[in-house]
Amino acid sequence: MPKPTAQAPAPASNGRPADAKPGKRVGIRDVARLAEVSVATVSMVLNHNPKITAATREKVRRVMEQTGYQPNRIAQSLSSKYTRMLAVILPTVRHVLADPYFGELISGICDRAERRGHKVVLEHAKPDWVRDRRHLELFDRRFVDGALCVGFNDHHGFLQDFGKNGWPMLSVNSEFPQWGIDHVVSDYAGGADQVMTYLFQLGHRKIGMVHGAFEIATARVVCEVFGQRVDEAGLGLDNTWLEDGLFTEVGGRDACERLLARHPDITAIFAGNDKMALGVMHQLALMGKRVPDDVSVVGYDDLQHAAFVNPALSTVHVPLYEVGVRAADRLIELIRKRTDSVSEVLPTHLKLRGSTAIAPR
Amino acid sequence: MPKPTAQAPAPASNGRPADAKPGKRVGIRDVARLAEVSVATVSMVLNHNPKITAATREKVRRVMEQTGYQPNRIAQSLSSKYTRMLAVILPTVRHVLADPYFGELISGICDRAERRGHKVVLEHAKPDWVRDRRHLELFDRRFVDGALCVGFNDHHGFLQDFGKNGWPMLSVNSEFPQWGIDHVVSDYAGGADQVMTYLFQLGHRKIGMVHGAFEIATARVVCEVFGQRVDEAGLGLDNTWLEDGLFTEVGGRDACERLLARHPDITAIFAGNDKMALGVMHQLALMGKRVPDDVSVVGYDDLQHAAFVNPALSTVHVPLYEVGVRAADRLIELIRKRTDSVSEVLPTHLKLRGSTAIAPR
DNA sequence: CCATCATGGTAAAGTGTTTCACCGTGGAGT
DNA sequence: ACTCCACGGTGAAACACTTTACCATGATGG
Repeated sequence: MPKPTAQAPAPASNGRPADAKPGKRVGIRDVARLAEVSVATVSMVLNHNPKITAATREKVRRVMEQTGYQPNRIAQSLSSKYTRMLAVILPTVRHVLADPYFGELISGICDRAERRGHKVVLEHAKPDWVRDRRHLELFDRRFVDGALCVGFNDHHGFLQDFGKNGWPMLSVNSEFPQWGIDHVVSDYAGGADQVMTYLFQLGHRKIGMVHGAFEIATARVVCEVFGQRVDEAGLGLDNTWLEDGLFTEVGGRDACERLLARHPDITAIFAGNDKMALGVMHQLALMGKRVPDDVSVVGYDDLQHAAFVNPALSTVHVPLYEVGVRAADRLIELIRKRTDSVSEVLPTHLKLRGSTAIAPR
Repeated sequence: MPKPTAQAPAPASNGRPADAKPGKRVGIRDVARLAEVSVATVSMVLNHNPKITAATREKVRRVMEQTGYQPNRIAQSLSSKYTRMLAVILPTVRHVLADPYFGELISGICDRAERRGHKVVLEHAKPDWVRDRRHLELFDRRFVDGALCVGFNDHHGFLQDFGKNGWPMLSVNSEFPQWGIDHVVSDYAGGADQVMTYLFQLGHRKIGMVHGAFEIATARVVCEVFGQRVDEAGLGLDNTWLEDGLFTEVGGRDACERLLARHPDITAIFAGNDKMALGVMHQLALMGKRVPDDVSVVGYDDLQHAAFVNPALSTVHVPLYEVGVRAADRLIELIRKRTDSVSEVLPTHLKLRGSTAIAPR
């Protein structure tokens, strides 16, 4: 007796059981036939329809196991109208994915989407992509059930197209109050406020700001808080203490250079993100300024490697991963029409490291 | 006369033209009817079948324009057996996407995939994901036509499953000679060799190596080259000059500490990637060593921010973006069966910046 | 004792393409 | 004048599921 009971042959990956006609994948029909039920019943088992008795459910399940049956999700989508795919749409910044800011957000999105049975497809919103209305094609042609937009600004009017056509879309960590777009963001104002309080506590009075582009609402918010707190404190710092750093290392470096040329006595620089902060520190080193002894530097985002530069960067921790997670959750709810408007704000907090110190003198 | 000729109403996103029955998307049948041809003809126009006359092609095209018709790609996939989707499979490293190394690779993959009419879906190979054979489900259930695996090592035996089942898969920037897996990689040996030549030129004789895990073929290769060159030069450096840095900043930092404890007279450290190099520089600063005056540091990868640390990091430039591009190209060819085996190596080169200098004394 | 209803399952009609076998027409070849 | 073939196009099956309307059964209630 070579084999006791050859009841459940290890199913091959291609889903072809030992007992099916060779060369053909096992389909729902095969399962139905072997389980001696109708195709509809198998489908209902697949979809956890409560109409089915535990007994028949088990019977069908067993056949599925034995045959290694796996539903073809293309056919499922065709019938059911749901693809269980989400799009993550990114702006056209060179190698945008190489930016840990986006990476963290997308990590969160992917992890949660996976947990909730969805897959994530990546899209780059190049100018001609938008012109050809490929963003709508995504829905029209049934590629995805919903979209998450990350890193766009006020010039990206196409973001309004989704809502107009009734497609589920969410802006992630950036908001567009003027267009009433659903969003999950972090508390940029709060973070900026904490930074200012902290810098004042350290005795800084000559503070420069390297901000990101004003087309981005959150960049504006941070600057507003900066301006407001500076005014309240009566420091009398005008616009010459603000410089655009384009959200990049190079931009931050150049902004820092301009700032120092104008105000050699500056004692602290607040950068709108960590990348610019790195640029600032780089430039300070070049100009012979010590951080934090001569100049304190604060960043914003708390990217992983911010803790490993010299000196380690004090920065505002933005829960990017968590923002991604929540965005995925809300989007899926939006798709299932369990909710119809989302506007969520996650808290930020200051992360103190070595790039800040008491103001000199 | 309100409207001159209402011939081409601006098609709504939902593809419903002004003249179709409301509430129903326009399908291939509608186009066929309006163009007075058969459904098959429309399909052939869609697929650029040469059988169709220019005249009829134009006639059909015009109707498509006017109605704003867009083929439902789910139905297309169901018939044609191609989904035009590629999977990018990533290992379970915390927030792996936030790592610019992966980001660059994926950027390249996405850009090229998009250009060739494919979409990219992201997958994380968690342990239970593999156990449940979800990696095969990707193909069995017709999610994707092919897969690109990034960042895996010798413990990930599941990589063999793809080939066994005849599914198109490519390993990106890591190779598995023992399993004969198709791959597109960069020339790690060549890069390491250039580093060693350069360090010798600078007069370094006491050189430490902070390497990545030996489960990764490329890490082994780099170490082998290091060992070989060191032996050839007769420096007499044993294994105590090698430390595992786990490919992370923290790991690099700790490895550096151990290295210096053992060999306080070390004058150069070669790190297997930029992240570890940052950790090394961080630790050197903590221990009061100046870079590059006391110790030279060389990284590997040339991530974007490596140029913006202090001092700027000398490193081996790995064409990650380009590797991604080529991998996408080759995978698509594999899917279309235009080729049946791929093993491509892209060149690397040394990028000199401020973290290296003549050996002291 | 018969009408009513809840239960558990089924047959068949979508879902929107591609593809394959076939067909009518007109021109070339003999 | 007849056969043959290339050309350009058509009708219908196939793809692999979900869903809806419907049906048999047995329990329940008046």
